[in-house]
Amino acid sequence: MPELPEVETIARGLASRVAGDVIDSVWLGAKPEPLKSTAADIIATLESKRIAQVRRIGKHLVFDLESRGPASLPVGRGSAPKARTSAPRSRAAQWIVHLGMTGRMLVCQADEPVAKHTHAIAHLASGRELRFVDPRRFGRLSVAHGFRAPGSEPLEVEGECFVKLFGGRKTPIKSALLNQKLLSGVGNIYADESLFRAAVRPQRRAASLTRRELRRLYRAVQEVLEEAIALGGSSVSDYVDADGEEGFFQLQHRVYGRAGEPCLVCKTPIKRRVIAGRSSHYCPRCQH
DNA sequence: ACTATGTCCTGCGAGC
DNA sequence: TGCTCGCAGGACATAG
Repeated sequence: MPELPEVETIARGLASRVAGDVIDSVWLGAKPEPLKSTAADIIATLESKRIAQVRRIGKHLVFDLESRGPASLPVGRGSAPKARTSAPRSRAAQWIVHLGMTGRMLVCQADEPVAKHTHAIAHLASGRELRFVDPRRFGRLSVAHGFRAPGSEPLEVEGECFVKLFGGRKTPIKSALLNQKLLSGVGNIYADESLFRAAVRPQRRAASLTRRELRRLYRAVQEVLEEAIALGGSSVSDYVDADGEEGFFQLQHRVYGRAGEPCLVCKTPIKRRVIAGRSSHYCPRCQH
């Protein structure tokens, strides 16, 4: 379901609501569990940890965890850890959540009924619960230290770096935009919207884009993502953020989901065709 | 190494 | 009303 702007919105909502709270215990649903780490690893890593912060990396939600209370500070005598003197302090544990297509992370009161397809519940010291709900089971839970997205952050990457990422690739530019190892965070909606703003057809081979076109695409991606974040993401079907609020960027979509409707610029009907197994929308007149 | 394709799931709306 | 079909915002494994 969510791409970068939706995950950013959800992360901010979660941060404002559960940062500072403590995970008392964790329940994981029956198999097949949507886990990348082992269940034991997740439970051991989460339990009794304070949620220091919630943020977004790529399309992932990241809960930065910290051990609770001063009791966990190392005591500087006795058998001090030897060796590894140059090694940095072990990085703090993190809970990593990928929402897949239909995943949600809800903040609920403990007495609220548990929704169908709830696969994990973190019981919080405040009496509330973080519930992971995901009908299609494409979402994944894991734990990590120093998590990094496989590709560059679209809103942070330098223009020249962006150009290098896509230059020379034979795959359609649409596929390249969706490749998380290149850019992390762009999904189907924002790929289509960015390509429209850059006036580039999605089926074009990435290598065929001129430097000028790549720079235009770079700007378009950043503008589209920034605007979408400002509007709380796109609510298509039933997406809502952590507070149950819908986003409004779907009202700004110029091509996504508008097959057959007139282009907002030139009135030519928007085309839909499948590229890399994903529906793609573009204006055959405005995009070259 | 890069690229194209199939597959994992459930739910929804369209059409009959 | 109820059935089938196609489609869905993602990411991987696999094969070429």
